[in-house]
Amino acid sequence: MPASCQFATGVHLLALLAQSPAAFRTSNEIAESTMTHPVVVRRLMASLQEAGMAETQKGPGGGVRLSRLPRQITLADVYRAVKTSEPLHLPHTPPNKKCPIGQAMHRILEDIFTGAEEAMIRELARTTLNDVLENAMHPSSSACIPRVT
Amino acid sequence: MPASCQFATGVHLLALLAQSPAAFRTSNEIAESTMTHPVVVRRLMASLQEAGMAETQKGPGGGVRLSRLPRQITLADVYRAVKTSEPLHLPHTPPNKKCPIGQAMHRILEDIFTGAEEAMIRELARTTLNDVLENAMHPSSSACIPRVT
DNA sequence: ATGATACGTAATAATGGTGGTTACAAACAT
DNA sequence: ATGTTTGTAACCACCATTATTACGTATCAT
Repeated sequence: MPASCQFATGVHLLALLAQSPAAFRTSNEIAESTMTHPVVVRRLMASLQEAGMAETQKGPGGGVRLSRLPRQITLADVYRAVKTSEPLHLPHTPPNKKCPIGQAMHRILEDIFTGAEEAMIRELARTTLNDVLENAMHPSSSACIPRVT
Repeated sequence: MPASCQFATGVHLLALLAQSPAAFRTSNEIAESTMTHPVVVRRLMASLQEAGMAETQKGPGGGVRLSRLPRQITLADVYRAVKTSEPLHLPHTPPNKKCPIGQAMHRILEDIFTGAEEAMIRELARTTLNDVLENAMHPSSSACIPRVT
């Protein structure tokens, strides 16, 4: 895959944890459901933990569980916690030094990229993990995802 | 570079063309300013042309120029014209067939991705190519980019 | 007509990010 | 103590993207 799918995987992981909020699930169990590798799960969990969405317990009987209620976790939180790259990118090679347009372009595009990403985050903030879980459990109720307010 | 920088390059190209709206510029000239390859410029121009933003003229004295006024081209137009991949991605490997959450996840995430991208596009639609050019020429006037209405 | 210029595009190579995997250390329950 | 589970570094394989080459096509000047 081209860009990162960590956001998708992160939402998936959290939805699995939200099914049994009090219980610890091992990274092996979760990796089996998401068809990924336990280390990938643990890597993502490290980010989610740092953001205060999950907590881990080592040793037998341990694993991972949510540390907040599913309704208190928005997809914007997940996005920010696990994102590793920007949705829009500047070119690798810097512009020609002699071109005044090129010189200004970098700064202008960064502003635009920031605004665009913020708009995306605002949209993601409208959906909570609880909305996702409910939609997953009762898909027939509505074609659209429930949203906050 | 990880993901595509075509949007950034596309805006840059159009801004260069907007400097002299009536004149044809060659892909070599433009490639020199943007520090990329003439073929890359022509590839992008093909997309911009298809979207009705630019027109080309072969042969001596030919090249590329805008086919619309800079104020009639929004960054959302550019984004849609040159985009080759989505800002958010599903995982490569499908989820475990036995996991009901995984089965629903794909559909739910696609809805969420669509909404997020649409929000980003709405934000991009607020800036025109003319705004970008003015900001590039008079950077001191304001730190932020002028926006439509 | 002829030649020079410039776009159009297919094919290939080079680059670099991303996820998968292995390996091993650290922590914890029993 | 022992076995289980997370934490993390290191490395590998894969794949998307850009750069580059090559060649065809259209257009203009002469």
